[in-house]
This record gives sequence, structure tokens and C-alpha cells, in this order.
Amino acid sequence: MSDEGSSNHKKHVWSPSIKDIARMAKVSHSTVSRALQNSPLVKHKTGEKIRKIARESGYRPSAVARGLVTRKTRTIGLVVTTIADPFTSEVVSGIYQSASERGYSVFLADSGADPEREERVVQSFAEQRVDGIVVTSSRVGNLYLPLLSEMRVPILLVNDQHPGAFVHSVAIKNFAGMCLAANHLIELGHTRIAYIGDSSGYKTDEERLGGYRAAHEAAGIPLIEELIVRGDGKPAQGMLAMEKLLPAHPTAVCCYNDRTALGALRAIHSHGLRVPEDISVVGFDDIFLAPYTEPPLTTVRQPMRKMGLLAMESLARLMSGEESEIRIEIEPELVLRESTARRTE
Amino acid sequence: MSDEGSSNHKKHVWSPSIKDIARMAKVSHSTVSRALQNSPLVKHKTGEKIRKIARESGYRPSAVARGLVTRKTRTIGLVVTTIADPFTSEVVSGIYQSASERGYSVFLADSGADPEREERVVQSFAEQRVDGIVVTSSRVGNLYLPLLSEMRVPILLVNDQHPGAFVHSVAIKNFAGMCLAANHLIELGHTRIAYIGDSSGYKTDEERLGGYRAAHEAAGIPLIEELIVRGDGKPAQGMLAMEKLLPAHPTAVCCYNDRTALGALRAIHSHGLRVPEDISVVGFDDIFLAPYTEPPLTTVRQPMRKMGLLAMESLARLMSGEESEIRIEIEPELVLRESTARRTE
DNA sequence: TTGTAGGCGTTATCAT
DNA sequence: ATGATAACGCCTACAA
Repeated sequence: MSDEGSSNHKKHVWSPSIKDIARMAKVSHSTVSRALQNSPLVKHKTGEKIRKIARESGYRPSAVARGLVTRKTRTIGLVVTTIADPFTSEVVSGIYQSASERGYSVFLADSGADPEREERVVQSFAEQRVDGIVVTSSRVGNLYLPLLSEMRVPILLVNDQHPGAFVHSVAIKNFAGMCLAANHLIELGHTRIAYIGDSSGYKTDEERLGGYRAAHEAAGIPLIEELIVRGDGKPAQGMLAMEKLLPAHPTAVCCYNDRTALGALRAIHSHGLRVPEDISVVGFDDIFLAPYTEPPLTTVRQPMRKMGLLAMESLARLMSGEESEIRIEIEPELVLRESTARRTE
Repeated sequence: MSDEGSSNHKKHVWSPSIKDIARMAKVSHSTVSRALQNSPLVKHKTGEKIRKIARESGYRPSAVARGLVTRKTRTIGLVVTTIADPFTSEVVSGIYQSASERGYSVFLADSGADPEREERVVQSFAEQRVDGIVVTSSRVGNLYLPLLSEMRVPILLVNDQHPGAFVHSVAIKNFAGMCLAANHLIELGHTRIAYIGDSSGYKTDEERLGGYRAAHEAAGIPLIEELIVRGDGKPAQGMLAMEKLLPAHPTAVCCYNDRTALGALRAIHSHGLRVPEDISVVGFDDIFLAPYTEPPLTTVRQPMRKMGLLAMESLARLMSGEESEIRIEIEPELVLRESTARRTE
């Protein structure tokens, strides 16, 4: 067969290289390279011809070869504690969209909140030579952040859970957000307001609890310690927590997030109580299901998608050499629906 | 400064290469390469010494350089129509876990069901030289699958929505699943059972509707066309669809998925009707919130995580050269909760 | 057991 | 406007 002469003899997976195209177009590979980048240095006609051949031969530039020489992979690493969480996936969606618009590919890594897996994630990102990293809801910040920083690429944290925040970040104002929630309840006349936190939420939980406390203090309402409990941010624990709370007769409850609220709602209903008539419930996040709970959930909204967009935009700035520290704080917003009401009895 | 001699003079982001280590260890770079791969060809002591130096100098092998020479990137591309969907993100979680265990990195791409973006996704995966691709819930299969196949890497489809399925796949048995749901309702004495489909679900919707129809036929229950409507798989449309359905007085409803059911529940409740006393509801998927709806949702379970695991396992087989066609069909399972009841009136 | 040499597919810097 | 030539960091014969 005379189909030969290619510089690439591999049996199956074959894609033409710049050199193959050069041969077909009877020019040097440098000219091909230039033509493919639409360099003004190549004669228009030659350029057209080369691009035509490239197109017809199904040429695809190799990002890996390019990355090797340019030392920029146009790739980012994205670490999440778990992708199977509506909050996270919404943020990821925003990040991806922005990354894609800027020509970045994104490596996804789901740490499952497991330190050992997180270790591997870092390894792999380092080896892939990503240009930047976004970490959402990191719980173990200081565990691997030193490793990350050793890579010398910009790192941006979204809603970091670790105290002593690390360089660049985009984060919701947790304190203000929970203040909003608690104040709303207080204005409705509630004085026995419970709080269901997230024991794995570290700083985030602390800040939200802080907002809850501050709202009470500002209103001169005494804190009742037995009304402060913790779950793990998931519905099952939210339900359990609410069940433990019931004997203490709260008339309202602030939840760490909507998923916790979901569990709380279930517990309340299964005990034959009504929301909001017997107990008011407020969540945090405003994930997609919030308007569809029974009753629709009043909650503190985080603009998740926008936070993702912002995160990627900031990371892009950092990757293009910007030196200044980025620390964006997002304003939360209380979304009133039907799970809260004036205290009756 | 005499800190020089490195083969890498770049100002900022620097990480030692195999050659730098070779110099420090006073051996050739090939020996270093071998030592780092724990080749038995290198003397134990030399190997130890080299690895120690590598460790201490913070050496990280470059996946991009390695990929260039080996022509294997140990990378897969993962295309989803939208990551912000509990079904998808659960599948993705499974895929990631399995990929990570096998030493693969994963590129995530969210097409947003937009053909133009999907086009870009393919481009980028091709350029990144991924070793394999997983596509979940593709709606526009034939639009870009030819492009994909041109890349000559294995492609695996999870729950493909496109008729005329494409090579390798892992998919739930939609027909059987919806049969399960409809039969359950029929056994409970219902005869006016509605179906809320997904107009963007193509084959999937067709198959599920087929199951619904078959169950009716098998039971000799006439189909009532006005009870068959469509949403788009999201709660808002599910709610609208249910509202349209109400005047036709169904006593039960099969939903395309749980998110649709969520909307349906809302519509039913907001019209002062009760579930399951007035209307029984069954969903599909069994996403995390299904046990926490009001009342807890009876639904057809897809083992999402397992499907992801299976998908990646299959892809791995294909990537390691297996030729046989993979076509895995997953058995659905009806999960009984509290949203269905015997027909009363 | 180790070293030498070549090449993977690009970009980039020289010449011409 | 184009062509040589040399990296980029790694792997892998082939030699020694």
C-alpha cells in the first residue's frame, strides 16, 4: 500500500499531525502551524489551501503537544466534596459554562470529603499541569492546600469551610444570611427558634450559627441551648435532628441548608404537625426543589450559578497574571415562600 | 546565583523535570525514568536514592509529556446535558469514582442540551486526546456522534435518548420500569391513570410511555388520550402539566421522573387535593429527595451510582482493547412509599 | 545495571 | 512568506 509516508504508523487510533498536512500541502510544518493559527505571515492562498486540507483530513490539533511546548494547558482543576449535591452541581454548572466560554477545559474531581482521595486529586491535577484550581466547599482546606500552593498555580475557594481562609475566594455571607432568616422569624413573633446546623460545616456552620445568635441578641431574645442541634447537611440527619428537637417545642427552625430543611419538614409532618401553622421552617441555599416542598420553602438564597461564574472569572484573572488578592463576598437574599408564619398560640 | 544548571529557566511556575533529577542524582535521565517507574532494571540502591531526590525536590511527572509519547492520556471525557440535575450528578459521581480508582482523570463537559456547545465539547475532547468518552442522557445523539466516532476512541452512552442506539451503552429498562409503575397503580384499582412525559426525552419518553400503554392493554383498561400530557422533566412543567390534567379527573399519575412528580405534587396540593387519597403519584429515578416529598414518593428506582460505575467499568474494558459490543440493560425496581393508595370513590 | 539517541506534535526562533 | 532547527518532558529501543 502506498498510503504510507505518514510519520505516524500506529495501527488504529490515528489522527493526522501537522507534519502530515505539511506533506500533503507540500509546505513545511512551520507554515502549517502558522496557517492554522491564521497568522498574517502566511500568504492568503497558501493558508486557505492548508486549512482546507486540514479540515478534510480531519485534523485536530493536539492540546497535549501544545501544552508541552507552551507550558499552558488551558485546563483547570475543579475539586468538589461531592458532585451529587444540588448546591455543588449548580455552582459547577456556572464554573463550567464560564470556563468553556474562555476556552478552558475542566478536570472534575470529587473528593467525597475523603482526605485520601483528596490527596490523589491534588496529585493528578499537578501531573495534568492544570493552569488553575477551583475548590468548592472544602472542608479540609489546610490539609491539602499547602500541597496545592506548592504547585504555584492560582487557587480559588468557593464557600471555604476552613477557618483562616486561604488566599482567593468567593463566598456567601453566612452570618448575614442566617441573620436574615432569624430576623424574619423573630419579626413573626417567634421566640423559640431552633437551629439545625451541620457538624461537618466547620466555619460555615459557625458563621451561620453566629448570625442566628446575633439576631437573637439584637432582639433581646434569650438563646435556648437545647434548641441548637446539628445534622450533616443531608435530609436524613435533618429529620433526626428535628425529631430530637420536637420535645423542646420550638415554634420555628432555621436550617443549615435546604436539604436539612427537607428532612425537618418530613419529621414535622410525620408527627402530625403542620408547617407553618405549628412550626415555621426556613432553609438556606434555595436549591431547585425549594419552591416545590410542602409547603414551598422560605429560604436564604445563594446565587449558586452566579457564584460559579464569578469564581471562574476571578480565576481567569489570576491565571492571566493578576496579582491582587481576590476575596468576593456574596450578598444573600431571603426568599419568602410559605413555610413561615406568624406565631400563633 | 549558582542555582542554575536547570534545563528549565522559566521565571515563575517551575517544576523539576526528569533531567533535573538526573543531574542531582548524577545518573542519566533514562535511569531516573526507570527508577520512577520502579523498574527492576535499576539497582535497588540507585532507585531509592533517585526516588528520594524526586520526592524531596517536589517532582511531579508531567502527564502531558507522558501522554505525548505514549499516546495515551489516561483521561476520559464526560458529556452531560446538564450537571445540575440530581440524576445526572449521581451518575457522574459513580463514573468519577470508578475512573479515579482506575487512574483516569476526567474532563467534564456540560452541553446544556445546546448543539453549539456540544460541538465545542467534541472539539475539545478530540484535542485533549481523551482515551474514551461517556455521554449521559444525550438528546441529540446523531448530531455529534458521527464526530465522536471519527475520533476512534470508545464511546459509551448512558441512558441514550436517541432512537437507533449507538454502539456501547448502559441503560435502564424504561419500558419495564414504567410497566412496574402502571401495574402497581392498576392493581390498586385505578383506571384513570395519567401520564406526564418529557417532550425532550425522545426515546426514553417513548419507551416509558410504551410501558404505561402496555400495562393498560394487558389489564384491558382503555387508554384515555387526554390523560397523556408532557412536560420537560423539570418541576415547573410538571406542575403545569398536572394542572392541565386536573379537569380530566385522573385518580393516579405516572411521572416521567421524580422532578416532574415534584411539580405534580405541588399542583395537586395547591388545588386542595390530597396525595394519595385523591390522587396517587408515582415518579421515576428515586433521586435523593424522593423519600422526603410530602408524602414520600413511590417511584421507579434507577441505580444511578451503579450505572455510573458500570459505565466506567465498561469503558475501561473498551479502552483496553476489548472489541465486543457492550449493551447493558439495567433492571428497574419499584420503591413503594406513601404516594400511592387504593382507589376509593 | 546504566547511558545514548531519537521521537511524540506542537510552538518559536532563527535564517533565508 | 517560508523553511530549518531546536526545544518542551517523557518513554524506549539499542548500546555499552
